[in-house]
Amino acid sequence: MGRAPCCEKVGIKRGRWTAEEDQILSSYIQSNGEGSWRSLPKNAGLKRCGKSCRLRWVNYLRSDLRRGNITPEEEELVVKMHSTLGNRWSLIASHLPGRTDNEIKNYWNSHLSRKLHYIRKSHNVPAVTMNPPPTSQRLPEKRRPGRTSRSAMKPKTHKQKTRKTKKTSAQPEPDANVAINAVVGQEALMMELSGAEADLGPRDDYYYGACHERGDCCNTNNNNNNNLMSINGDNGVLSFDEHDIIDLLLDESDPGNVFTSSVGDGELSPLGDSTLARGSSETSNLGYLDCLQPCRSVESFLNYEHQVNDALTDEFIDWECVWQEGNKSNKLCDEKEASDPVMSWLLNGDDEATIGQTNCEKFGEPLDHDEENALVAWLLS
DNA sequence: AAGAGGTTCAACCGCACAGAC
DNA sequence: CGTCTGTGCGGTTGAACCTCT
Repeated sequence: MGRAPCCEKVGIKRGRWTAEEDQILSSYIQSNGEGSWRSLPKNAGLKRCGKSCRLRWVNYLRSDLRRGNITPEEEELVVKMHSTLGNRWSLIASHLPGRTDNEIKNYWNSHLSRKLHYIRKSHNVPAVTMNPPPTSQRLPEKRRPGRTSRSAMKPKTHKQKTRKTKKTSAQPEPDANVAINAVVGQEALMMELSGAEADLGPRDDYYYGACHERGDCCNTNNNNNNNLMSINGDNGVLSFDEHDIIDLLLDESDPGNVFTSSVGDGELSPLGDSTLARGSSETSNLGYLDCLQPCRSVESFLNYEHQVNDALTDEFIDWECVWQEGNKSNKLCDEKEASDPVMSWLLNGDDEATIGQTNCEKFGEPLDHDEENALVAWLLS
């Protein structure tokens, strides 16, 4: 049998809280403190579930909550942290004073994913479908010890919730709950922002390389090495290799060169020269992605919907801002030069000779609490 | 003005972990 | 050790609100 419900279902009021209930709850917590949520409703004289009381307090009644719109700075921080941490809303929110995980989560789902959807739609680009590698090769969710993130939980195969079909366009991305996929999704976004996809012509196995050194890429599995992502077959499905994404994160090239392109025989050359025309006909050479250019600022991404009418000639997000914080040394693949302690940890490998492999493997390992805190501190630095 | 459709966000749900027993 | 309880997390829902026609 399943576990007992957190509270009696009968006689429990649900739905919106009234001002009177808020007052009762606030008064009770102020005089008795937080905690003991299960017994709180009874003691306080509320006909509410303990969890509901806790949620109301945490998300609404707490005195230290910050009201008002998310500021651009907060937005940028959310994007930055989400690109690294994934849907770790509570962790993200904990570094935004006065903001709750619910608030951040809602903001992400309503604002930022909508922008992503809008961009894709405006380019008439097929939905990006993640094609994750086998589980054994998948980058695990960064996690702290203890509580397991929902995204790391087993798939819900036992009871698929019947969902009311909503007409909203703000549906979350298919795999948005995996940290690396958040990065991948943003990669796709960036591609779309760049207009690259629209210029690819018939989709037939384009490869966007990410690694700079031939043959030493982390992945040794599906597809060829050095493939960051590919568009397969007739369905226009993009598939990604997380290890190459990590390589991208660790790219030691010029920070401006976010993307590299495969120039025959697996040879890679940096892209991102802003002198390259984006979306021009010359960019449609089959198999080569020559039209990507670096983006300049997170703000420009966040303001994309205000710019979309400008024929896509504006500059977009500078993903260095998102993931190259630690790349300031421009030598992240070189452990010797990764003086930043967090980056040293990220790149930690006992055998420096195999760092190219080791760093990617370390990326996949779970974080302990200290490591995670260090990562967050580094992100915020 | 009114209805339809879209968006926001408070609240709920189920699940998993920690700790007590 | 296993079980139970308390708690926190992330995903999801749906009423309220907003915008468009």
